[in-house]
Amino acid sequence: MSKNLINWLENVLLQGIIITLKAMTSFTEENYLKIIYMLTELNGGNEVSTNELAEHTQTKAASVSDMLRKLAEKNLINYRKYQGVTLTKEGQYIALGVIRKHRLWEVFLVEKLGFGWDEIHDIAEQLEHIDSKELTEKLDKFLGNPQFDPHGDPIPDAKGKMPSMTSCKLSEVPIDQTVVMVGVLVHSPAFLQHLDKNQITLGSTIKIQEISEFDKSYIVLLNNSQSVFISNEVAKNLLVK
Amino acid sequence: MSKNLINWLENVLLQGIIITLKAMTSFTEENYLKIIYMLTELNGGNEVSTNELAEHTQTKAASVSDMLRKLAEKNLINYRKYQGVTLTKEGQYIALGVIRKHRLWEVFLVEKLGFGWDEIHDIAEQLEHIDSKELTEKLDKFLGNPQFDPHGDPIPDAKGKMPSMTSCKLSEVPIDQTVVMVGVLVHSPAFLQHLDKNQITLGSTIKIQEISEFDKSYIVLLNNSQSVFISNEVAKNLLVK
DNA sequence: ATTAATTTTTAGGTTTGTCTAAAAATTTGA
DNA sequence: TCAAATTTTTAGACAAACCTAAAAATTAAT
Repeated sequence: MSKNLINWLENVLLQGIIITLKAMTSFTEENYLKIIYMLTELNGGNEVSTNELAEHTQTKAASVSDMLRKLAEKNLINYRKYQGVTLTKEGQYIALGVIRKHRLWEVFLVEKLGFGWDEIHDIAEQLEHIDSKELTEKLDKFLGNPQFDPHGDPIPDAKGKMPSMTSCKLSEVPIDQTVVMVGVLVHSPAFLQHLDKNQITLGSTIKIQEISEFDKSYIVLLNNSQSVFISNEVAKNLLVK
Repeated sequence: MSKNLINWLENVLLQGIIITLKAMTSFTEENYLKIIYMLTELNGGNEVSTNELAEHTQTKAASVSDMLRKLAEKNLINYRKYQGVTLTKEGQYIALGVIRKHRLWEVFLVEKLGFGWDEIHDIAEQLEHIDSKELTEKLDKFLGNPQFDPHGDPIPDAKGKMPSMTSCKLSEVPIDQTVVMVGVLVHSPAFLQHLDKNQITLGSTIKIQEISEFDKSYIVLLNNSQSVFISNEVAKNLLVK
């Protein structure tokens, strides 16, 4: 009971902080927070370095340093000079809000407007910064409260909670086992178009028939009907269950 | 025939210019162009003054002057110091593109997401700057190529052509005549909510029953069923056909 | 037709987010 | 372990879009 109370209080306070912060968080800052979140995930929770951020923000390390100082002042990141950064609770909340919007818009673009999954990233990068809580929630409802986006990535709920997803790389699955394709680890148009060409989409069943000893490439049975060749590079970037 | 050729050439060239300009036209510049377009319309094609623009951009006259110099350099406006501005052909094209997106998104927000017509302006102000031709055209198709937005304002087509709309103010309609509500001249939430409260919406039929000599207020028959009172202020801002 | 009032522009500054070049800290490796 | 290589930060500048204060042009009024 008292744990519930504390939880509630924490939520209320966080909301208050977030409402204040939101108004003070620019397009650019939102982007940094989003990228820090994603790189931290990739790193397994470890600090993200300045250079890593420079790469992903398409800027120079010096610019990143400036921004990190600023985000730290606003208490959105934990920052010790030369030691990389992680998000604070507030920073994470904002980042998850941006990711939520990005992924919801991606669902809209594919499901409602008929875009291909390889065409939506740049548009969603813009839409993710539209600032209207009501819009986000109505969009979510309109789309049927989807849990995953067109690439299989989980969509956080309005409170920032991610739906759980137990999956592993196809490259980690033993031979002869049948699995379902549930996501991708790389979002480049080239990779996605490659999958399209091989008719591999979310929901496809994949049974591993053969793994080459030479180059670790695969021959798999797709949807119980056709055999296709899959390079190790592809197998490492397919998420299955 | 040769006129067609010239027309085609003009279109191709304009397209070329626009594609180049688009990339160089910022969020803020787009806003100025949109506002100049709308104020010019209101003025019946006359020049828009610096002060007028300052009001509508929520900035100071000095800032407007700066921006006008810049837009003139880019050949987006016709600008003679102290004499106000109008849009060039290229400026108009960009402005109409922004207005097109604004109005299409408004249709989306009302028709698909269930927003009220009094809640959509601020959101559409953000969405109108999303930069993707494919998105705009797919959205247009998804919405069924609407000609008018939820306030009855005409939506320009992809080439910038406005659907024609013959309408007049309710305050100009003679007594006893029956007309159809097709638009509003003011978009403030207060006005729109006032109409909601009186169940006046796009498509309502209105028959003028009585005009008060004292204050020029109206009693009208709404949808052939109920009599409602309408102030002159409201009548002056309702468009009917 | 001048002066007064108003509008518009210019001049000089600020903030945000970027840059290059150079200095400082950390990491690597002989 | 300590010098070299790498990473990160600081210093100083710049462009965009805004500001205030003051100067210039236009418009209005006696």
